[in-house]
Amino acid sequence: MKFPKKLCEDTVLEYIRTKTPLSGVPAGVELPPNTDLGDLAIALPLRIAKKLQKNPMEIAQDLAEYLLSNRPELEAVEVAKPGFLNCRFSDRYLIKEMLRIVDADSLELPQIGQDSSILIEFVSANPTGPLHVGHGRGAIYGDVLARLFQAFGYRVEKEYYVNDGGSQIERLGRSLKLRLKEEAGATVDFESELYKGKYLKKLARRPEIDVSMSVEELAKFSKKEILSWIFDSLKKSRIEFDNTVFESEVASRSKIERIIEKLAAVDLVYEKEEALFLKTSSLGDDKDRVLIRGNGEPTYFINDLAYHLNKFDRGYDRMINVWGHDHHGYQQRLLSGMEALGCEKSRLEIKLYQLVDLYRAGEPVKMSTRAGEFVTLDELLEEVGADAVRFNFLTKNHNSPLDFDIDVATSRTEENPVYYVQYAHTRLASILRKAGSDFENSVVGSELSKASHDLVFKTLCFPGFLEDVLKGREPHKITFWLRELASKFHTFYVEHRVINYEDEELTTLRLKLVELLKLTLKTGLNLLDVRAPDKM
RNA sequence: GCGUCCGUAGCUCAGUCAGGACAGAGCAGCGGCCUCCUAAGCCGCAGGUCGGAGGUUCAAAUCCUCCCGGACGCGCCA
Repeated sequence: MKFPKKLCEDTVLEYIRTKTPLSGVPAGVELPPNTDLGDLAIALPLRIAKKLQKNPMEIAQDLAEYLLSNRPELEAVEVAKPGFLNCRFSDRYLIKEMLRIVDADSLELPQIGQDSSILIEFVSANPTGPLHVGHGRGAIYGDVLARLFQAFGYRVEKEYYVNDGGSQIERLGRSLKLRLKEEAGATVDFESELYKGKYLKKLARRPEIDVSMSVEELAKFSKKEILSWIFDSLKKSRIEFDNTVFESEVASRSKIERIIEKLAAVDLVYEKEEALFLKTSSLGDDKDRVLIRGNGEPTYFINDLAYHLNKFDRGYDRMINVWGHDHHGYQQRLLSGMEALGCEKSRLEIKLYQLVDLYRAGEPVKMSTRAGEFVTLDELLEEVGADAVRFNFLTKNHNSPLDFDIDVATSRTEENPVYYVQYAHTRLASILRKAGSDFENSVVGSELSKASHDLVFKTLCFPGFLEDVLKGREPHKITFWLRELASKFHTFYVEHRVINYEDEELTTLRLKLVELLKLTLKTGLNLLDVRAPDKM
């Protein structure tokens, strides 16, 4: 099935191809500023008038006639100054599509990803402390992105990369040891590099460990415990992973050596001041980067190269990394490194999300894992609930910093936009419950009111809209779209009574619309993994 | 200093990638609406030099240049 906008675009492109000498011109089909003008607007004549040396109004007139005779789904195409076209679809077409979708009980998203596999790596927070709200934002973004790809037929794997190498784990062990000493009555002094969070105090009281254990043993213990906290928090956010990959396994000594050999073979490494460098500056990075430190220890960077080489070797068509914006300076380094290893770097895509600035009663809360002063994702989930957290983290573009005032989020839960959309779904369910199976008239030749026409048209555009959302990796647009549809429905609900035993044909038609709207809201909420309740 | 992102209504933000018809929501404010499918809702009013200045264009919030403000990054940390 083709969506309304796609139908129009195809015909406009056909017109360009057959009736003009131009090529490579986008169709310019868009939504009009308001629905009184029509269902779709076309600005093409204004864009090509100069190239064709013609009056835009003349082109518009010609294109309008072409559209009307080649697109039977269109009922009217009007020309407007200074050269716009406004298209209106016929009620017959909209009703036919509506009935088809309602009968199938599915929006039938095109399975454009059927032959592609995709790996989405996200969260990947270090196992040195519980997840905070900032992690939550990346988690929801990655998860919904994965769900979107799945809905379009892609084979998707969700992956968590555990940075359990390097000095941070050793510091974690030392931090826990200090807390144990403290428990035993000693006065302790924390270096600035150590983790001072209260979660380690909690851990220090666990019976399995005691102060005599080595830093290494304590590190292993706390890493395992904290990781299970993290996966618990994610589960409460309705997020589960297909793969968990450990840095300690994927970046073993032998694998590191193999990477160095590979890079040396293409003459991209050199030694300087006892350290081994990669010539990333010749591949687009600002400067060369250290692979092996002067003390012989591998850097995080070379371990990451090993991990990503492992990813590439697994043969996915596309790999997406979701990172916090504080890593943006690291992007080029990784991409240059992968290029040095001969990987096709266009298969790897890095999406950054801006961090969350937390406020409490208008006052900024400084978050730092080491200082241990932060609000955990668990606390937020506890106070606000998974539906509201998931929905709200997607009400802003991932490129924009998110200001999150805890007091606002917790004290005004009724005003949360997620309830607005859920309530629309509830009202729809309530109407269907009430109507039962009393109305079974034929509606094929019916006419739609303006409000119904607009509602059907908008929902028919949803699959195409989702495809755009997927291509742009911008799942936050779904929450805006759902809010818009809910708003249009709430208005419709107040102005039109659906169930009316005096006019069964009209009632049947409106019930079909109700079914269509309910299915659409449910599909959208499912993509976000937010509940679509029948009762509230 | 260099780099990335952000700057749109009192507040939080869509819209910027693919330039088009009077710049849109939500919240907060003010005023209305429940004998009727859930008022967690609806309707109306008010609120804007789209950070600033130039430029390109028939047309700029959108593209280009410069400037101002904010966040983040620029380790042999991860």
